[in-house]
Amino acid sequence: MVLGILSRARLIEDAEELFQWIKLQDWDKLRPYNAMIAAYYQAKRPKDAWDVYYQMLAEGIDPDDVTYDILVSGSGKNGYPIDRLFLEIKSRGVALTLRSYNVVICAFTKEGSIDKVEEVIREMIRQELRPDLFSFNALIAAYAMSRKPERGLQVFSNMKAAGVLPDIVTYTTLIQMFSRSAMHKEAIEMFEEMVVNKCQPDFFVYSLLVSVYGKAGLVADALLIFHRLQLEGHRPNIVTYTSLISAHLHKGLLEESRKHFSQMEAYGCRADVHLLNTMIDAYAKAGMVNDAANLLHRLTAQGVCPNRASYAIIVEGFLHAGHVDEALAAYASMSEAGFKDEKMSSRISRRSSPRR
DNA sequence: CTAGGGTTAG
Repeated sequence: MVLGILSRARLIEDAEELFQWIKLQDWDKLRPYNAMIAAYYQAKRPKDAWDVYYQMLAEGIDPDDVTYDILVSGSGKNGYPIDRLFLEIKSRGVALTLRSYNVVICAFTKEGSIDKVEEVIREMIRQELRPDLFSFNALIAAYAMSRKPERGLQVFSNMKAAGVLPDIVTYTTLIQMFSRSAMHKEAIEMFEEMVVNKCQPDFFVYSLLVSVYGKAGLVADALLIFHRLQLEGHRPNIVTYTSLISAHLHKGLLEESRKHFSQMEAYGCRADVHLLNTMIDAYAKAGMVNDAANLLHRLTAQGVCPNRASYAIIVEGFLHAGHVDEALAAYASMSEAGFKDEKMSSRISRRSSPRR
């Protein structure tokens, strides 16, 4: 238990030290090993997690279903495929619990393998395990991810028919599903259905709604939700501000978006690369490539780490405006930052030395 | 000790 507390508090070194001490004790080591594997995943150190797992096998400690749940969910969260792991678990003859199946479903959802998600659900039903709220929510998330809102909606009615009550996560996932497929009207209607069903919106839902109204072009409503979120005692964070600023940018309200950006900074909320890209993309599309480049410089100086897209937007923006020299300069900073792109480079040079 | 939801662009 203490290992878990230390790892959640991001005190991985203390957790390691405690684990070394526990290993010297004459105790049952299964739970400490499980906790240490989980701790390394929490610390985003999947290799160390696997080392502990192999150590555990070498010590003759039998992993249980929880061990494998931790390995599966940790692998999924760290972007590793879980196919082989899932097969290995089954070949080891570990009895899979409902939770184990749900962990596997979530991991497959994260990697976007909708076919595998469906297959695992069929398999769990064959094992006479009834899909529960978690299973249904994960399945809806899988359809949301693969942009199949009709299928997601079908699952929603199946779950209600199966007597599983939707919760706030179900509604959040459905609203996000519609939003991703640009079905703004349906997203808003789902929010209304959620309220009618006495599901009190929380910070996540409000944050999502700011984005939904923004994408629907309803900036006033986005702002209204933003204020409601604050009125109900939540603190807007970088995600909320990104949605709000993006809502204004979509409508060409550049001055307003700048105002919210300064307000955000005054509020002590630091910009990140998502917001940077959102803003420079809007500036570039409005033909304000210089403003975009200035913002990139300013935020980089503040410690925001631009990615490939940040530079690519600027280079493309200058190219589009016919400013080849600026495009060249921007490409130079892009490769300096370690993002080389041969195709882009040759496209710029073709423009700078036109064929006779 | 283990499972779910929010942001940009494309």
